Amino acid sequence: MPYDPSAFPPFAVTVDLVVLTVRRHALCALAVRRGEPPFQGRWALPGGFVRPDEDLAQAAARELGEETGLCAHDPAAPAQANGAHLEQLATYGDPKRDPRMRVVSVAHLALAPDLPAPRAGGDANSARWAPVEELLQRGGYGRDGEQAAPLAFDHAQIVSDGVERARSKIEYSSLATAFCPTEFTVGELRRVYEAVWGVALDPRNFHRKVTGTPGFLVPTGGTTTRQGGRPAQLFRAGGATLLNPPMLRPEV
Amino acid sequence: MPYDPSAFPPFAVTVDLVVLTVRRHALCALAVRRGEPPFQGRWALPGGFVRPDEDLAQAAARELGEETGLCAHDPAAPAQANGAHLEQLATYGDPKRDPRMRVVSVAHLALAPDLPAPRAGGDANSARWAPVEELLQRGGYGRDGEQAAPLAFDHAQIVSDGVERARSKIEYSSLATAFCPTEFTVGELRRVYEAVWGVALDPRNFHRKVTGTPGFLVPTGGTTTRQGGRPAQLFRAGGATLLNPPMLRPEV
DNA sequence: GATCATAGTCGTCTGCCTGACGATAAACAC
DNA sequence: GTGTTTATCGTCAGGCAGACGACTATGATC
Repeated sequence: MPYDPSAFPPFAVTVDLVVLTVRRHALCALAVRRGEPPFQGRWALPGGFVRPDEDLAQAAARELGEETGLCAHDPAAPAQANGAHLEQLATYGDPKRDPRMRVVSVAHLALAPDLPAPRAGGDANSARWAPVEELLQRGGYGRDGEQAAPLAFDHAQIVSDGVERARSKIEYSSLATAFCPTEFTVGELRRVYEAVWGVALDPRNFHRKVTGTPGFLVPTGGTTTRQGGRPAQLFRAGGATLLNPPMLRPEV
Repeated sequence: MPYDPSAFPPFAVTVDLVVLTVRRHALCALAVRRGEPPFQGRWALPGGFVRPDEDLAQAAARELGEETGLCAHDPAAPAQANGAHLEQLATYGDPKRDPRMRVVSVAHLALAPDLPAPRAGGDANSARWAPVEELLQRGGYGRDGEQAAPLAFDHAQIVSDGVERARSKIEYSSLATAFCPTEFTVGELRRVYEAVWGVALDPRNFHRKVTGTPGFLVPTGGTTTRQGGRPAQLFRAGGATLLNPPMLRPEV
């Protein structure tokens, strides 16, 4: 195995982002419209080249900020001031995934609360939150009746992997709180789980479970009545990152 | 975000391998001695450049074959004929991780049964199975009394991530069987778990658990007495890849 | 050959967690 | 007030895991 750095094959390295949020009870991903070939006019994941002096995580955080205005918070820092969770997802390097040249893309997964409206260069028509169902389904129709063409490149696969990662990770970590604003109710957290997993959960058992898991939730003392009905306690995310025992999603 | 493929920054892309096995009740990783600067003479992970027409998984499988003679089996194929489990681990791209140039390394994790003896270009002194404890510990001593210098590059971090992935993945998947030969006993499987997790498990509860989990183990009908004591039933890995319920490792 | 050591396998018991679901509480709409 | 909605507390039965006793089948040792 000769290791000759002067004769390395030429690669381009990019980061692509699967930015997930929960809107109107549905798990949505950020999609941007491609302005140039290949796949011109098609929806794709936000992303771009890694700069020569940039770490992969830095590049992903920069792209996230450019596309959404969110700032990724360090996983070590529990504070979550309008910051999204950001983690590396996987790397995609099929030689033919980009018809122009050899591009290796390091995909990242971001989980964000609902608040931000998409913006990409100020052009509202070139970025949108698309329900992941719609992005992954065999040619469904978009919200505007617009035919949903498949995502560009191998981005459908990347979205699929990102969604599966998110679905599995909220089982054994407290990451579901990344979809919630700083303060939230148990009901709002439950609706996050329901949207991400696509199932209905028993509100009573869910309440018992999350309030009984040490370090998951910290009551702030306040209450709210955002959803109608009896006012609910407000909570913040606790310090725990790993849930023990985990929140297993119902089978079948 | 302009996307100009003709002006991409120059990157080299490599694959590095964390090849894990269980030898003498210890979790070991394959290490090779570097023959050239930087880090000449230091231990490192096996790996090499991704070739221009190669997928990342192909490159990893090729390197695995070159270093160990193992052939990675497709995850879809349940047969495991002297093949190791191979999966992508994570990608490391710190601008300064290689002093010579910008190298992005897509690390892969391989889990193999004990059988193979290390070989790297026929030089027995340039490859070895090192207990991961030794590779990660604060400068311990190797088996020969040789001072264990830290691994080259960021390979200690990669090994650490790979070990953690393996530890966590045998909890909820049947991957522990990848450390075993085609036919194995419940006791051998238990010793795998004990070595990977570094804990002692109750033989009776372990037996009940693994034989009771549907799809995990398939009895072959044979028995063996490899370990002394009463002969044990032989099993093969069952078709299930995800264990339900999982084998949670004891806390603390 | 009797005894011992070693490993494997089957049971039992208890506590904890979960899913199913009844009941109560506190808001809003009419 | 009545009905609706959401939140929260309680109860109960079943399942699973940890602790551990008991028995089995081999090789080693006396």
